[in-house]
Order: sequence, then C-alpha cells, then structure tokens
Amino acid sequence: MMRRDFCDPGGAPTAQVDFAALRRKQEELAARVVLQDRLGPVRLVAGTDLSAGPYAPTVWASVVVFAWPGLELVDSASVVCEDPFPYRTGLLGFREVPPLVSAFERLSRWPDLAIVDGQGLAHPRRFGLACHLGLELDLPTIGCAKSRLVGEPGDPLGDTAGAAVPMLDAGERIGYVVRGRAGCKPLWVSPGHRVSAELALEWVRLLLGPYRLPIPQREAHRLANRARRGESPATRVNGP
DNA sequence: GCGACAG
DNA sequence: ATCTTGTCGC
Repeated sequence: MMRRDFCDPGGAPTAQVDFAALRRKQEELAARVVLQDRLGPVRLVAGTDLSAGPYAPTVWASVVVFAWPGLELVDSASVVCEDPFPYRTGLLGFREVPPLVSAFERLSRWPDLAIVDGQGLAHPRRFGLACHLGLELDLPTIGCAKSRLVGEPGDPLGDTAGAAVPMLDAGERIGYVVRGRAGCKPLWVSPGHRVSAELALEWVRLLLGPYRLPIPQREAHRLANRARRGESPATRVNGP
C-alpha cells in the first residue's frame, strides 16, 4: 500500500473538520513543491479525473496513461470509494488526492508526467490539487483547470488554439490562460510539482487535440464518467 | 456587508 | 462536480 502522508483531514466527521488547520497545512506543504523541471524523458503521460454523483457520497477516480509520442492508450485504472471529504473552495486536494492515489496504485505502467484536472500553483496558497497530488506521488504534474480560481490575465487572450497569456496574482506569474480550442472557454494552466510554468504550457500545447481539453485529461474525464455509469469497471476501495 | 469561489 | 433539450455555429 502506497504511503499517503499529506491527505489525512483528521478523520473527524465533516461537521467538525478544522478547515483553518488544513489551510495552514497547505501553506507548509507548498514550501516543498518543486517549481523547476525535475523530470526525465517523457515516454508515458497520464490524465486524471474524478467523477461524482449529485447526492451519492461516492466518487469514481480514473487515470489514463498514454505513450508519447503517438498518444496510444497503454494503461488505465478506475476506483470507486466513499467521498473522503466535502468539496471546499481551495481545499480540493483533500477530497481528490486520496481516490486518485488509489487509482495510481492500480496502474501497471507508471507515467513520467500527469495532467491534473484543477489548479496547480494558481491557488491562494500556491498549493492546488496538482501540487498536492504531485507531492504525494513524487510525480511531475501539471494543473489544467477549466475555470479561474485566482489571478488575472496579463494581456488579452487570442482565439486561436494554443494561444496563451500569463496569469498574474500578487505580482507573481502563477501560470497561463490557454486557449485549448478556438471558440471555447480557455484553460488555466499552472505548474503542479517538478515542472516549470513554461514546460507546463509546452506540454499542454503538445497534448491538445481537436477538443477543448488536452487528450489525456479529456479521456480521463470520459473514463471516470463511464465508470460512474457502470459502463467501465472500477475497483472498490475503502475510505481515504 | 458584498462579491468571488478549482471540482 | 451534476441535473438536462434544444440550439446556434463552423
């Protein structure tokens, strides 16, 4: 069983979770995040996502692994478990990291890089989901969110696929807003762990297909949804 | 008090 | 995140 050092919300019922303490925990962990390129040759690139029902206290987490270049699907894994933690803005990692780690544990091919559905550095405490998952797995990660959390674009964004402008917050460049596809709402791309902002942008551009989302992210999303609808198998795992 | 607010 | 039909546009 893989170690999960940075996820324990305290084990208390949700009504008495100490949110302030978890925010402080994020501030501590943020100091450990590596924002330089510390990764080898990328031969396998993963996409990750989580799917949840409206009321069911259950979540489905999926990871897909693609060969690079070529983007052939070489591995995937899905798990289903009790929802570990209620969604709270800024605390997404405490909800999604445990199921995602369980899904990674079921992979037979370990990726060199993962695209995560959510923010990385572009977070109030510079510790978005992609940083959290990357640190937990010691895996290079990139945050690719479908909407903004913090910061403002430094310039107007063009409508061509691949167009990008820096996102600024408190005088820092926290990532980029990126047009995944012409005519679509953009993506918010930021470093997760062991990847720089520049390389994060480069990889998201390389992985863009004819859709709004990068291919691995889109496929992870589809797989998690199929798992939730019972159309694809998912391994039942225990609580966080 | 008001507005913002990843998934 | 999820609930949902049709509809506008390339």
